[in-house]
Amino acid sequence: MTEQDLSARIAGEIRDAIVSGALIVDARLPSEAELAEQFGVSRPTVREALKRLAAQNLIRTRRGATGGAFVRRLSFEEAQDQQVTTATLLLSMNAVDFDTACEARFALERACTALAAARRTPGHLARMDRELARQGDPALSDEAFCASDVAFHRALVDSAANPVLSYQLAGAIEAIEPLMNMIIFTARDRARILDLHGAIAAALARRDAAAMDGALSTLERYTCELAATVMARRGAAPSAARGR
Amino acid sequence: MTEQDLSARIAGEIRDAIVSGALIVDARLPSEAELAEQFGVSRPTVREALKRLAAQNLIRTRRGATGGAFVRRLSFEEAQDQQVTTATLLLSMNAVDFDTACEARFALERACTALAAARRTPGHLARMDRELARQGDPALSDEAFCASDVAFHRALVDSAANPVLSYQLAGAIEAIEPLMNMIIFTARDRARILDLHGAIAAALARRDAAAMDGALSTLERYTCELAATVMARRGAAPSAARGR
DNA sequence: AGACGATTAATTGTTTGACATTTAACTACC
DNA sequence: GGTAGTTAAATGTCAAACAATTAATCGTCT
Repeated sequence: MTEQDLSARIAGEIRDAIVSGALIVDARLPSEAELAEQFGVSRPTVREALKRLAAQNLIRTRRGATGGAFVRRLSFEEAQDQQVTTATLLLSMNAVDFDTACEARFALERACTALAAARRTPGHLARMDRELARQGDPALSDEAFCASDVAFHRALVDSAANPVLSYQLAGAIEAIEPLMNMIIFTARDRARILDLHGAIAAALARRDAAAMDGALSTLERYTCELAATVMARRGAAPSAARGR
Repeated sequence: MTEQDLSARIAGEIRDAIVSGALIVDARLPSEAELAEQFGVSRPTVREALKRLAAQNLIRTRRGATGGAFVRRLSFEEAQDQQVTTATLLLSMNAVDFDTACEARFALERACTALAAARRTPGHLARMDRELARQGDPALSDEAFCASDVAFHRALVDSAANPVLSYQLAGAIEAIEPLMNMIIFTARDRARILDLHGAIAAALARRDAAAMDGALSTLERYTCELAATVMARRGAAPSAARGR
């Protein structure tokens, strides 16, 4: 671990300063020239370090007279985006078993049902109803159906009214959904899924967390069955196996 | 969004190629000189782009004759580390309400109980017992007690035997734990926590998911009470409020 | 013929120096 | 006093070179 290049070491030092609180949000870092002198390296090397930090959304840079690199407030939205791409790559690169991914996704989603039942607002129910209506439209393309599926489940999670939960679940739902849809694209029975979604929404409307859990579990089982069917039809190729 | 610098655009193009699968794991990217020519930019600019990707663990570079930049397999462990630092920053920079963070953490942990009860092995129970023994030692420092607390809960999550769940929960547990400990450090009653941990472990041993849920909920309530007490003692300062 | 050592080529790591671009503040003029 | 031009500071980009590392190649010696 000690053999990382200069830009990585410098980026690490600055990152530690941010994480430890020595550099607070909106604090301005020294200019590139000053950093270069402080660390005893050239400006391109400092720039590589700053780009590393920028890639992690830890700093932003502004040009001009009062420009420079500033510690950035990491927003929930950005963190979610990071989470989604990371989780997506993690699944696609590690040949994660479909059942494993599916199991995790629904287990996490069920973690929201109690809070969702207690706190859902008419707005959340409306969001879900809107997606239900879209999903019932036979003219909807497969891609759009998938997108609506994601939107439906995210509305469910958001109805728990806990931004930390929403952030965490974003990775679980968005990252696994494409994998799921790639696999069961052709075989899926929209009517069946729509039924279950309807049951979930109805249970949420009457604040019945147990019924939501049940419907989600049924949906999980159905999804896994579908995947198994598709997999069997494709031969013995094991799920998303790829690489190495 | 269109006004990003060259290195960001180039990094984005390469990242898309990786995410879309055009560049698979272990594939070698063109050399820096070739990339510079392809994109019509200078080598330093290409290098900045590559450092951005390296910061996200998307590529690794090797020097020497057969060197170059290679698409890297994102491991669960690295992804977890990323998750933990991101989640930690997210909470500290956004003044997340303690109750909100705590609620999310325990909700997610309860999502693991059913699977954990079904699949826990003697190895998991032993890990948890080891931590229980440490937590019972009055000579243990506060920092070590916190670390043991994290280890205990991670063992619980791992007993669900689902790597995707473990990955997701790592962020929730590790990121929130420091925040929690900073706040309730002085006030915490170790005997009470040890009791609850013991109840959780015992319930897991007899595969009683409902009892685990109950004990976790009790622990959640106790934690929130503690935080409220500490907060009240400190005056009306609202939780981890900081920044902006 | 085979093993071993030196050479070579390819590639990333780092430096220096320069120029372009952007932005805010300052200054001078009207 | 306001406005336009100037200036200074900072990041963005480029060019050319050298250092360091690594594997393959070539040559020599046994």
